[in-house]
Amino acid sequence: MVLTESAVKKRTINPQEKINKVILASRKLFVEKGYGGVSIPDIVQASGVSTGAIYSHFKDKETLAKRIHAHTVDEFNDLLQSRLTGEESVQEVLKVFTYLVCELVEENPILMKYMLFMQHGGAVAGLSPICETDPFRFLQQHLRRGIEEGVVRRGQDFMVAGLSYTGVTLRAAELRMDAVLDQPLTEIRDILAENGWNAIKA
Amino acid sequence: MVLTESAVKKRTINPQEKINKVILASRKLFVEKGYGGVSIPDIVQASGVSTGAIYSHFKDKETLAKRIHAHTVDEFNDLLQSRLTGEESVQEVLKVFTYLVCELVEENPILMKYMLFMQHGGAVAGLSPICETDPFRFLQQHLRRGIEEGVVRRGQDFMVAGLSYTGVTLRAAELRMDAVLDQPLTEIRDILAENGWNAIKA
DNA sequence: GTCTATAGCCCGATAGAC
DNA sequence: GTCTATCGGGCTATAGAC
Repeated sequence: MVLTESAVKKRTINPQEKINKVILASRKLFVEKGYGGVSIPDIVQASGVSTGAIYSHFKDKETLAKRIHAHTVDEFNDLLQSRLTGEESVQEVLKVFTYLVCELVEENPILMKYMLFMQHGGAVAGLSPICETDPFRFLQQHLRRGIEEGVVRRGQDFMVAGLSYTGVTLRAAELRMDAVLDQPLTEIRDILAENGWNAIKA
Repeated sequence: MVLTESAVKKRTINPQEKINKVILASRKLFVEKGYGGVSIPDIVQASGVSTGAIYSHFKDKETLAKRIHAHTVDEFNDLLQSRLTGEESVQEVLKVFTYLVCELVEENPILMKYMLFMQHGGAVAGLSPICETDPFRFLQQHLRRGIEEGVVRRGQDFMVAGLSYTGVTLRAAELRMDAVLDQPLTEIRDILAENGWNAIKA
């Protein structure tokens, strides 16, 4: 294949673009086939980036997996924070979370599948559990506030309250992505938010 | 190594015992390292059964995975059914489910991890999602009855009611098995059952 | 930085003795 | 049925030209 000079230049001056391509292509493959089921040649083919280029940016396959993990958690957290002003009630914050998850399931299922399923493949050691990352810690702090304010039922740890609320939304996401639910989650997001809130409200 | 005649005999006349050893050892490894991260030599070492014997009972690695899947779903379903008389109210059936999950998380975490996490590795195609297996269909039928009887809130599909209840319990199980919760689930099973029921009750 | 080519290793599955 | 030994293949990671 013959490349124009500018095309060559473009590829040369923008390594970040390649890194992103590799991360996105690998994430898709990891979600579809599992970490151990994806080879470097698979990633080369799916991303259009050569073996050599991949190894020049990522020490090894495991390092690549860790970068994907960090990238994905950041992406989810940025989306969540961008929808919040900081003025919401506890119930409103939780509803924003549910709405976000419902929309992502339909619009960016790879991202959501990664968030829900990848950690548990057990293939890569040392990944922090999703539920210990910023977005989930953030929700937990709001639940703690809710218990203090008395709007969330007392007698339960704020961790338990958090998992009870998010369990409803996240289980719906799981079932939708396993194609067990044929209704888009965007159509039942209010029911999910209501059920979750009923689970924990005072 | 020298084997006594009886030891040789024992191994020869009981192939089923070897099959079970392979299934249990493989399930543990699959849960810990992911399907693609486990090699046949790994299974040979963990089970004490030789390569040849494994291939004489299982066509290939994928067939082994499917047998593990069926074995595990049956095991869970048997445990659930053995705790039910058929006379329970909808709420009582759900509570039995929650109690069973909470106990299994503490007593047989490999079984529970498999139920919750393995399907989503994506490594083996053609496994029926756990939520479409007998024990979960069984719960759904009870929820349908609950809606008809008016004890479960109307305006929601029975699938949504089912996922809302089980979401609370199963998310607790996930977090406990990821070592995010340090309290045994057996100590909070009543809170989980209560939260789940509050999520869906009329 | 990026490419191709390949070294070196380990895997899944089989063959053949017992 | 069960064993050990091994084949062919595909893997991760590197080497060396550009």
